Amino acid sequence: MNKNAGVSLTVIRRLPKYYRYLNDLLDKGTTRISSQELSILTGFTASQIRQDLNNFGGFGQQGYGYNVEDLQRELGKILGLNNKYNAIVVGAGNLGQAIANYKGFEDAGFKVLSLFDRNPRVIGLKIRGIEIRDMDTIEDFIDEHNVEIGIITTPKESAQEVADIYVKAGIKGIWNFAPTDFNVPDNVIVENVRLNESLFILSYFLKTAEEE
Amino acid sequence: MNKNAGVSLTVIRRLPKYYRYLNDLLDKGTTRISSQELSILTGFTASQIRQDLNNFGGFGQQGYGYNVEDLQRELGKILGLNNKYNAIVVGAGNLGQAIANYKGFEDAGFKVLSLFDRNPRVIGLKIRGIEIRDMDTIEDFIDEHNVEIGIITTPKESAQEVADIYVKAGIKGIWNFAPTDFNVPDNVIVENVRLNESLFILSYFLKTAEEE
DNA sequence: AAGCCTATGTGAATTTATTGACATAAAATT
DNA sequence: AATTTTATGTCAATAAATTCACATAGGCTT
Repeated sequence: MNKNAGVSLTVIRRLPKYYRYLNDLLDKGTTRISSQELSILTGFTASQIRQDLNNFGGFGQQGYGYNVEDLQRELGKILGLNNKYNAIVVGAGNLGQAIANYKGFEDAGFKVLSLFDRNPRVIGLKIRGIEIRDMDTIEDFIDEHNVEIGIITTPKESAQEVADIYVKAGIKGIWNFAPTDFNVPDNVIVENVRLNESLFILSYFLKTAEEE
Repeated sequence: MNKNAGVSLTVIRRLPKYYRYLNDLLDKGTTRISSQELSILTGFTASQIRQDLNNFGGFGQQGYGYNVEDLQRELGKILGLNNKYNAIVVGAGNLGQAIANYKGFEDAGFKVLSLFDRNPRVIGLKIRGIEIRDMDTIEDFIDEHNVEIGIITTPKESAQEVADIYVKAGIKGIWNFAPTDFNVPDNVIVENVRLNESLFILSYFLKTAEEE
């Protein structure tokens, strides 16, 4: 049973921002925070923050607010950041190499074990200790190392093929940077990073600002 | 005057996906498409698609649907993809170098002219013809090369400082990869890419799937 | 050329999300 | 210890987004 079922995606997508600011507050040594103060930091309304948090339980106390440490820990649990997962990257180009090196993985409990590519010129290279391996060996690697997360940083043409390999090997979640959609069974989770779409939005607002 | 004013952000954020699929259709040589067919491709409802497009004008024809070429061109115009902008990157680490090389810039009309960093070990290096320069020279560079877009791929600690430099130099739009928020005047557009938040969402759904 | 069929554009209905308002629990003050 | 202040949790109201439903424009067929 999933106790968080029924919480809307709209709410879920705000949680990381709360978590980020709570970490900042922890670093500063702040011990308590009100929805009002969180509102100023995050830009969400105080009412919205109280409603959002209340989806997961009453973490606050009337007349006091929220304990920063408790709330940060609870949000971490809700986001599953205490769980540890092994990950691999397919597509060892610039982006793949940068992502493999990305510091943020630690915070989310992911560990990148290896990169994979078809290009013989990069196979065998090591990126800060992470080896680039031949795609031919990926299935065995996933089995042997209990890999649960697959990252895709290939061109869009290869994304479906890579996703198929991941699914067949029993991967549970895919972090996709390829600018395309692909089909996977319902039980496989896909989170997309749409760099091109983000750029288009920036372009839209630049154009709109010029017209004003 | 902005003729698109009043169109909600929710709608705007769907436009790039329409544009992506229209490009795919163009490549395949498809000449016409109905909201029904676009619905199957994009996952948005047909009604939603018609409503969204109608915010910008009646691009379709009753009994026929939408002309793929026309609609793609119109969406490109709406997104401002015909406008050309010069861009620079501050933060020449792995991510900065990968982003500087990112192919998607061409489609959005952006051109990366240079990277900037404070680390003497990377200053002077060239990434596929794009030079990494010293931060001390950034202001002059922006002036001389008519740079309008600033990209931030620094650690979060430097983001506000870089944003301040950008604003002072008259940059119009910032594409930010640093996992933090910073203050800029209202007339400067900021589009964030939240890699860490995207990972957290993936983590959340993995956890939730396990609980089911 | 007439009639049929398709699929848009749009207004209304519904659902979802956000904001407002306040009773009350608990801390802080006197 | 009593009183005041604070700020949550929650219910109600409003606003926004999505879906439904259909009249009708204009292709397409015969």
